[in-house]
Amino acid sequence: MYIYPQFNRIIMPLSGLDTCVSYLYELSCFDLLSPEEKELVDTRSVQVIYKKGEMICKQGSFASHIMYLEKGLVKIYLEGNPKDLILTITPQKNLMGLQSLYEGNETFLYSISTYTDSSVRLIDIQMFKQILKQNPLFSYRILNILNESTSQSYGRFFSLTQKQLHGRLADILLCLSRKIFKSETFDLPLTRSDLSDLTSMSTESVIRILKDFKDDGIIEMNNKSISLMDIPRLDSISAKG
Amino acid sequence: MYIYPQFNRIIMPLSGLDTCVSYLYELSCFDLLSPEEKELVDTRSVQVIYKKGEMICKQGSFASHIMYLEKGLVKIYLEGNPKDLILTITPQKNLMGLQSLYEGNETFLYSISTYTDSSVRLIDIQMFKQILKQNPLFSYRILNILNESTSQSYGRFFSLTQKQLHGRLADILLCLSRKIFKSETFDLPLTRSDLSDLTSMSTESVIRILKDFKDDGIIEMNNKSISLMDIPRLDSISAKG
DNA sequence: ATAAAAACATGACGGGAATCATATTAATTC
DNA sequence: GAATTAATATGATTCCCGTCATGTTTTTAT
Repeated sequence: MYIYPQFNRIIMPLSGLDTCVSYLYELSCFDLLSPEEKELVDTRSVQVIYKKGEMICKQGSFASHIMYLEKGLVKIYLEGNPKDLILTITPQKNLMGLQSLYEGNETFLYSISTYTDSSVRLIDIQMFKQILKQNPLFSYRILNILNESTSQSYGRFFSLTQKQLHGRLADILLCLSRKIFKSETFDLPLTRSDLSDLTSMSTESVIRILKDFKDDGIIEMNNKSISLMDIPRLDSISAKG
Repeated sequence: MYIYPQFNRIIMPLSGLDTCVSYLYELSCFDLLSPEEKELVDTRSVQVIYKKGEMICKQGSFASHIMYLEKGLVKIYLEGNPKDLILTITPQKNLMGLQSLYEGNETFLYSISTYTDSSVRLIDIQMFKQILKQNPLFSYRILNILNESTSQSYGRFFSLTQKQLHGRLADILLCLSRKIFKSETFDLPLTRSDLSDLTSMSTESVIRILKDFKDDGIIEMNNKSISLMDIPRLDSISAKG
């Protein structure tokens, strides 16, 4: 007999989710390919170098390839008027454009632009689909990667819709520190305006709140350099919203 | 030589995305199973009936099964304090819980509750994973379903973060009409408070804006019954935000 | 059928955050 | 290195929208 599992333990809000803009794990997938399939990917892909600020793919255009970010830092975003909505920031060693793997509508769901000089491998999407259809373990891994990405989106979705400005900015600072730069001190390759896109607030609000944090001794800030001085406090601000 | 495709056509904001809470297609997947696999799904699944308002799965609890909504209408949502964030509304003939197919973290990313009496088939997740790993076409189909769901999420994400109240409510009304009830007149199984969860606004605002729409002749409203009288106008309100 | 509880409705008020205006500083460009 | 542009910063103002208070209607329960 089947028992529906309903555990009476306390579930914290958003358990299993975080509010970060980026991924925790760098799930690899190419190691699951056969030698022939690897060869295929090599011959049906090409490396392209993008300079800082360039667009890698344009929302709504035909998705003829999957992208693998070999090096660099990019933003994946929905274009809006007047403001874009940044879905994720992606550091190197990540696949991009997987959400365009959709029969019947092969367009990019989002645009991607570089924050820094980047190197991208463009992989033919038809060939990629072919491998998916013949290699179930590879396909399963891609499904895992997609689900991790979705999990991140949900967390961010929650942050942007349910929290107010201080909470949202705290989320981004914590994420940049933990996931992107892996240090409590880092040099921002982003402008205040980029941060405002990331947090769905005005540039002026970003500046004001960063000043609040600085005045309260939560962060230190010299131009582009940021140090998180009181991470527990930031976590608390993030949790309270 | 590889030419990076950069078409100089005008891309409308959010091309390829819509802002709906639900799915356009009812992608089937079980037809891709072999007779033995179908048999396996039958023996390793169970049908459960839920009454209106009951919870089908709880965010953060162990995901021991994938769910297939045979009949009914449910909401899939992130639990928050004080307000939940509804990710999608799902009508019958849809798989739910696919986002929990993630090695190493088998918990539900979200909670699911019913709006109406519903019938759900609970499918053992280990068996489901096994089939994914051995049947690449099935696996590819699931990947398609996940990507359609993600595409929906993005549109909704955009709506809730970039639009203001009137635009958000227009989005929901259009979606209910087009995707859920497939009619310009329908009886809402949702309360104003449900609508406020769906649009991330206060219940009072929902009531006020519905009244605005009624006063402007955009909708007609008698208690639970709603008729969309001027859909072009609603589309325009949705587009302007 | 009557009581109790939800759901619906409306107005007043206040606050969070965007917008606008205007400096000031830093980064590019020629 | 001067000039131009972009980025950062700050204050004043406006307004969208949530909260609170209160009342009415509908639904549910006994």
